[in-house]
Amino acid sequence: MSTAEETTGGEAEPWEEVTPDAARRLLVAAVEAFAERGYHATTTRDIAGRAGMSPAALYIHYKTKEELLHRISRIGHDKALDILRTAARREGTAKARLADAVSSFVRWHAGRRTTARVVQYELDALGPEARAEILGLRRQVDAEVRGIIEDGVAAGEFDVLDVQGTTLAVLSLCIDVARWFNIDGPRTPEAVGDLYAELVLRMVGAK
Amino acid sequence: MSTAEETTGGEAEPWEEVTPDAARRLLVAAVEAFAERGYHATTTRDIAGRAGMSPAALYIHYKTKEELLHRISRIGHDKALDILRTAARREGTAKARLADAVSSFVRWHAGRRTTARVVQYELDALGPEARAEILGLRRQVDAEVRGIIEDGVAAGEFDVLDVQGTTLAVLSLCIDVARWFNIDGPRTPEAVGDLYAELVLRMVGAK
DNA sequence: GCCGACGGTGAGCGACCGCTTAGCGCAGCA
DNA sequence: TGCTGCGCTAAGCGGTCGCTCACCGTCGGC
Repeated sequence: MSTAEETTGGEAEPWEEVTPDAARRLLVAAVEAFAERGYHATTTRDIAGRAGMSPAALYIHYKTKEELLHRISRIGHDKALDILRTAARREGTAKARLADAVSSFVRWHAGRRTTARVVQYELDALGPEARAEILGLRRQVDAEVRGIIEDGVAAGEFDVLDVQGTTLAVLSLCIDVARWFNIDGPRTPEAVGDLYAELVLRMVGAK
Repeated sequence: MSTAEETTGGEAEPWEEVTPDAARRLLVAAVEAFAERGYHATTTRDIAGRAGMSPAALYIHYKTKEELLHRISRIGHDKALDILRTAARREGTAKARLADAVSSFVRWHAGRRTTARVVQYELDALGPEARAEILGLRRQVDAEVRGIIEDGVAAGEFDVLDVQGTTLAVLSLCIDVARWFNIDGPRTPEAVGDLYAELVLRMVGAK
């Protein structure tokens, strides 16, 4: 899967779009805290403390604790969708595009595990309207992967029984990396990305 | 994958081992609440209310809220391990045993989604000694699946690049069903079990 | 050199948390 | 009938939560 190395999976230092600096520090602190303990187990005092501020400082930049989660989730989903779109819209066979999409998506979930954890597992903590917005982004994520698989089936490259079910399984496999991946463990994000690309190509019966 | 229908995936009404009746009602209420909102977002008042009791009644049967989670997690892991062991120790080819293990394991995660959610996603809410106990059970779960895959490789039935990595991916795929499966959606637990068994056989290159 | 704007702090409000305790109603038994 | 044990409740304790508010230091513009 060496072609997959060309899309980075999001290694560039993120959150640069969050300004001013104090707001970004609070957001990064919130990502770490939410990923470690979960949204509901994290206190606003903990977030502010990690950012080197008093508890009240949080409310100068964010209206509520939930707005922090919403902003994190929105930016994270945008990034994940961007990674998939970049891979899906490249030139090449469906096989190459699917391998590229899976390996870069997995590299992001492993390499930026703290962010991915919050993005993928704390959706239920959002209110109804914020959750609805995020679910719209998730449908777009699903559509990108399904599109590549449909292309492969139409081109005779893939042999798939159930396109939607397989799409769901492929995404599920990639997303769950954020749950089990351990940055101190024996596997690098790149190695997991390559292995998963190979496994997914087998799942779709790539020729 | 019709042979997989023979192991049930845990359809029998569970929690029958929890007595007396009031303790079981509290535990079932806790499973529902933890699955819906997460452990930290669930209050002891909510659990007791769902069981039709006053908040204080909980502490007659359980020392703490965490003991409830521990008991749920322990019983759930025992059940999941039992399902895998039953499939792994049947007669037959590695291919048949792996298909059986995956389909019954997935049926349990889909059909008993509320329990599976708590079991698989609330591990971090346990204290150190309880978590260590549960992690021991998880290593046994991993060993059962890895055992079947190793048998298949040794018998020349499977073509696997990375046995441990593939084991991790197979388990990850099955476990994540508890996150996305919707009991009101278009798929039955049986259908997902059959699809996933087929996908996993492809992942291991079953002949 | 004074001034308003703004990012930040210390103290604390009301609510709600996990959990405890004193006591109540009732079934079983002499 | 009186006593005892037990499952359960009403009330509430100490603590922490998300969040607010009055105030402060700094810094560019005049």
